Amino acid sequence: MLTLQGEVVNRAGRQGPMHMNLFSEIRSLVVDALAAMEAAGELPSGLDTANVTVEPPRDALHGDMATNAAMVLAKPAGAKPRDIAETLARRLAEDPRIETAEVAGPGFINLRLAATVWQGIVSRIIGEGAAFGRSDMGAGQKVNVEYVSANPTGPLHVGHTRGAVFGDALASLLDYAGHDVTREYYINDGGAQVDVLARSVYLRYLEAHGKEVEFADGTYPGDYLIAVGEALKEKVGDAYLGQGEEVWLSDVRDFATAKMMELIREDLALLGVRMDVFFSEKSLYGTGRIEAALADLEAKGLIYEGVLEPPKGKTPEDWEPREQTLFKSTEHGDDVDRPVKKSDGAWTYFAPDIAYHYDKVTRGFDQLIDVFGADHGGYVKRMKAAVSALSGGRVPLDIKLTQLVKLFKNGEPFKMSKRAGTFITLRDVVDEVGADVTRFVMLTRKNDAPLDFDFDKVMEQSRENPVFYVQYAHARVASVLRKAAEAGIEPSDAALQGADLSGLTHEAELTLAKKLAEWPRLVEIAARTHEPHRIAFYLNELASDFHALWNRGNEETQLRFLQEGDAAATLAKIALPRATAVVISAGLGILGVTPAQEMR
RNA sequence: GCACCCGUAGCUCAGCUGGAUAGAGCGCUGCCCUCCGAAGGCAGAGGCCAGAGGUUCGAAUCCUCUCGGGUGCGCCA
Repeated sequence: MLTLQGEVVNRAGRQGPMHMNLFSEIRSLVVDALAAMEAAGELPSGLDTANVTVEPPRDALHGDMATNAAMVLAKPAGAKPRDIAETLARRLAEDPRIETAEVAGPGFINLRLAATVWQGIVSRIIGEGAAFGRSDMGAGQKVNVEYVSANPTGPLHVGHTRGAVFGDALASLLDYAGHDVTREYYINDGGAQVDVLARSVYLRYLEAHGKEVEFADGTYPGDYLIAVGEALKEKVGDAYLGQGEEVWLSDVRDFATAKMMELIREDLALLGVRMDVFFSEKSLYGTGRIEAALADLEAKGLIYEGVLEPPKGKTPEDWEPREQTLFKSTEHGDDVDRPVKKSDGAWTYFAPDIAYHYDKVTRGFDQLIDVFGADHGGYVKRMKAAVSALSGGRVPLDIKLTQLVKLFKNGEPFKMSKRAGTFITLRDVVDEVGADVTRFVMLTRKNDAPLDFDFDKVMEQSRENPVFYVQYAHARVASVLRKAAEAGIEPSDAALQGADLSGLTHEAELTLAKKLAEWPRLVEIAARTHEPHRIAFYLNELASDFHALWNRGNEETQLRFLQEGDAAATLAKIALPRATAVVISAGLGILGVTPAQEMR
C-alpha cells in the first residue's frame, strides 16, 4: 500500500465505506461492542440493533456523542437499561478513540472522544479537500431533478428564481451525496399559452411594420416581445402581413418559443444554472408518445370512460356532467380520478405530463424529483399516482413545492403587476444584488416557507446577513493565510497536513473542530430529506463558531492563528482555519455560491 | 365541502430515522478594540412548542380531533 493506494485502502477500509463519517464510525464501534457482549453472554443473541443511534447530544456538556443503545435494547434483552449501559460503557472505554464513556439519564451513554480524533479530522479535511463530506449514500442511484420548467412565454421572474436556485442546489447536494443526477427542464411548448405567445409576437411584428396595434386581454403586452417582433420581420419580411392565423401561427409559435428559450437560458446562466436536458412537451404530440403512456395505464386497467362528480362547496357556474376519459388515480392514492381528455377529445394538460413522466421512468431513473411552485400543490397527488402506476411502484417521486418570495426594498413591499407587464425578473434581481447573494438568500428558508427578500438587507454587511457572515469567515481565513505567507511561512495544504497538531487541545479550538466533523453527517441528512437549506444553516453555525474562536484570540494570545516568531506553532494553528475554509467552500459549492477571498 | 402546507421567544425563523434542561438572528440590558480585519465577539432577560387526547422507557417531532392562517379543487398549462 504505497502512494496512490489511499483510495484502495479507504475503499477496502476497515471502517467500511469510503466516506464514512465519524458518527457512523463510532456507531459501528457500539454495534461491535454489543456483538462482543452477546458473544460473552452478557446479552441474549440475535438482538436487532437497527434502532441504535449515535448522535451529537443537544447539550455539549453531555459530551461529544451519545448513544441510546441500552434503552433501545433493554426491552428485547429483558434487562434494565442502566445495567446494559454500564457494561457497554466499560467496553467502549477500551477503544483508544474514546476518552470517557458515562452512563447518564435514563440510560444514555455519553461519549467523550480523544483530542487526537479531532486533530485527525482537521488534517483529514485538509488532505481530502472538498471531498471531505462527500458521501456514497446515493450509491450511484440515478436521480432526475426537474426544476424551473417555466412556460416559454417570457423572462423568468422571482418565483422562478427560487425554484431555480432550490432545484439546482438540491441537484448539487444529491450529487455530492453520491447520486447520479440529471438536471432537467420541461418546456411547456405544446399548450394554448404558446399560441397566445405567437399572437402577441404577431402583434409586435405588425408594430415593427409601423401598424397600430392593440393588446387585448389574453395577450402578453410585455416589452420583451418587441425585439422578437422585429426579429420576425427580419426573417419573413412582409410575408405574414394581412394573413390569417392558418398561414403564420405554427411558424411564429416555433420562432417565438425558440426566442423565449434563448432568453430563459440566458437568465439561468446569469444565476449559474445549467440544465442537462431540456425536454419539449411538443415532442410528445403527434409522435404517439402520449398514446403509448396511456396505453401503459390502460393495460393496467387504469383508464376508463366516466363522469366526474362536481367539486363540493364550490361548483363552477357552467358545470354540467360530461363523459370523459379518466385515469383511475384513486387506485394510487389520489382523492378523485383525473381526466386525461377534454370533452372535445383533446388532451388535457395532464396527459402530456403523464407521458413526460413515463419517459423519465423508462429512461431508468431510480428516483424522480419535481420542483414546483406552491400554487401547483393541487397536482402533487395525481403526479405521484401517475408515476406510481407507470413504474409499478418502483420509482418514488418526491415533489418539492417552493413558496412565494415577497420582495421588499427598505422594508417596503415591492408591488408587481403582471397585467401592466411590470414584474420583477430574475435578471432584475441578479443585476441588483448579484448571483451569489441571490442564491444564498433563496436558501435561507425551508422551501415550503414563504421568503422575504429585501434588496437592502441582503446587501448589508452585518451579522444579520448570513451571506455576508459566511463569506466574511471565509475571507478571514484567506487573510490569515496571506499574513502567514507574508511572515515567510508557506501555508500550503501539504505543509498544513504534515503539521503536528497535537497542540490543538484548547476547548475553543476543539469546539470548532467538532463542528467541522459534523459536516459529512449534515450532508447526508440534508440529502436524505431533500433540504438544501440545511447546508446554509450549517454554514452559518460554522461561521459563528469560527468568528467566536477568532475573537478569543484577542484575549488569549495562545489562541491566535499567527504565533509571532514561531513558524511551527503558526503552521499548526493555521490548520484549523484552513480546514474551516475547506468546509465552507465545499458547502458554498453545493449552494452554487463563490467563496470570497476578501470583503470589499 | 375536500385535499395539501403552515402554527415554536416581542419579531423573523431553525430544530436530525422520536431522545436528556427546546435553539439562532434581530430587538432589549450590560460588557470586550495599545489585539491575526470590532464588517466581529461575550453575558443576561425572554417560551403552556396553537389547544385536547393517543402511541411509549421518552413527543415540538408520530397518530386522531378542534381552533387559526395560506394554497389548490373538470372543459387553464
